Amino acid sequence: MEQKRQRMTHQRSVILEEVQRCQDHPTADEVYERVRKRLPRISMGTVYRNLDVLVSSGLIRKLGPDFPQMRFDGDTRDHYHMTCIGCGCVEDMGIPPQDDTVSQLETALGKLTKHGVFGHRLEFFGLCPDCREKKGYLLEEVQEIPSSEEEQEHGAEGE
Amino acid sequence: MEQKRQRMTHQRSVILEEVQRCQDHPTADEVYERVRKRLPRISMGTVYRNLDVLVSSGLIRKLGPDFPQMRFDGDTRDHYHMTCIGCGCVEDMGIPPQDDTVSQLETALGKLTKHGVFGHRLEFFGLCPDCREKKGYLLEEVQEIPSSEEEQEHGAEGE
DNA sequence: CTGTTATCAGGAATGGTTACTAATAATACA
DNA sequence: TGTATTATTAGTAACCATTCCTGATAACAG
Repeated sequence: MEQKRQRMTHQRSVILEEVQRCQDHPTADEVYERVRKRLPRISMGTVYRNLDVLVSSGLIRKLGPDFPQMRFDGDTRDHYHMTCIGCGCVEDMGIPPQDDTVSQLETALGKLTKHGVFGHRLEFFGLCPDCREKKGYLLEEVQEIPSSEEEQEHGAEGE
Repeated sequence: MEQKRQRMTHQRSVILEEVQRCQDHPTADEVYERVRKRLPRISMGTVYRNLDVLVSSGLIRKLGPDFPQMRFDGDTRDHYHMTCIGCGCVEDMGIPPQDDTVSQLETALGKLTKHGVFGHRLEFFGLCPDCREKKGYLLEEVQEIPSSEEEQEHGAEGE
């Protein structure tokens, strides 16, 4: 099994640049839109393929899908994210990672169970400044977070 | 506001029973398979709809998709999960939640940033006993997973 | 019982992501 | 430099989890 040598194509480098450039955490779709301004003929498949390649070479990161779409991050340094349950955007939290607390927990888990634990993911949920302002938002409903939009006929009127 | 009165249909209660019964964390698909043994004519749409209903009434929980499919949990008590990067299964970690550490962090984030933070999700990644045994597994491949915090040392070639 | 209507089965539609293919272009090296 | 090799591309079709739509069914209130 020899690994195939990667080529740095124009498309690939443009995709990388665009992901690294943006402050937000774009979906593949958004990357496509940005890249398309520079390479109008690029195809969605190319974007997906290259995002994967870039992720596995460690040049960008992949953020798990809390809202249905996958998101990517050009900043590969460890940092916390918060997903806004209002609009689904993902923002960086401006405080350095205090991995020690969770890492201790991780280690504890590794010892206490028969599983091999060697990684974790910690994400926060809340409201971005925008959503927070726009509406007081029903803080009641918030508890449901786990990863889906409860925008149903649940209860949007006055209580 | 008034919510529409829910009916406890046969299908719904069977679905609930099956989710509560199983120790693992079934995907909608798996729930469908189980339920189908008792209700051969049930449809996938019904399963999805009812899982959603049960989630929003708090009778079961929804686990975010780390592997592409959504998973559900009949045990609504707080507890940790580990997703196996080998086979994608999700298992409970047998240690009680020590939320205080992370909650402190959550509070800190709420104060330090202009975001409203009121929830978090902490998941672990590793290998289930099965996968651990079957193969030493190529620990290299670990980096392919969503985005863990540890294990990110190695750089270039993926595959 | 009976009427209202939430829920159902079945199937079609959606939307994000992957897979396939012939054509193209990035590298190795002659 | 030119040429061969082959990773990568654009375009498009397929995929698959999930959601939506419809007329029919059945839960529950009265």
